[in-house]
Amino acid sequence: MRYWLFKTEPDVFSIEDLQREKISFWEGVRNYQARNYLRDDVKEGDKVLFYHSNANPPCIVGIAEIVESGIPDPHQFDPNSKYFDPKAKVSEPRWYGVKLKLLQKFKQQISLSELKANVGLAEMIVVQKGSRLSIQPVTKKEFEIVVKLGL
DNA sequence: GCCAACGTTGGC
DNA sequence: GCCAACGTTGGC
Repeated sequence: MRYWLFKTEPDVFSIEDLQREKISFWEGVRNYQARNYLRDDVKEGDKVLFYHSNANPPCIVGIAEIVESGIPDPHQFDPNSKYFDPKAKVSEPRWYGVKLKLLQKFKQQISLSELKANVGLAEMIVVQKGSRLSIQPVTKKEFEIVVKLGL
């Protein structure tokens, strides 16, 4: 089982949306590195730190679990979608997503500045300068530190 | 709203 | 294959 951090803008899709929908499809990833993780490495049962970017403050707000993995993102084939990709073929999908469910919303949301201040999280990708990757691997140790802070 | 840090595109 | 131009992300 692996651990991840997923970034989302709460204005677009928040942890409250996930809570309401029960099971949500993580759509619209259009970055190849993140795509590769979603297509090849994110698996059912993996745990996810749910991160609100472009929030004030940016923070980790809870944990989720993958319930289905490696699903071609249907929006790439929909000309009316903002995620439409004219070069994507049904026989050869370019973009992938996963389905996930909420495990727990944190009692304490953990801001980016708190993550940066934690010695045990110095290697975490999200605290690195200029890290824009929206799907990030997280180590077991990092995951456990964050969960301990959040619950 | 600014802007640094990337990622992508396309001319050559 | 190089690289300038452009677009996007996302913290501040």
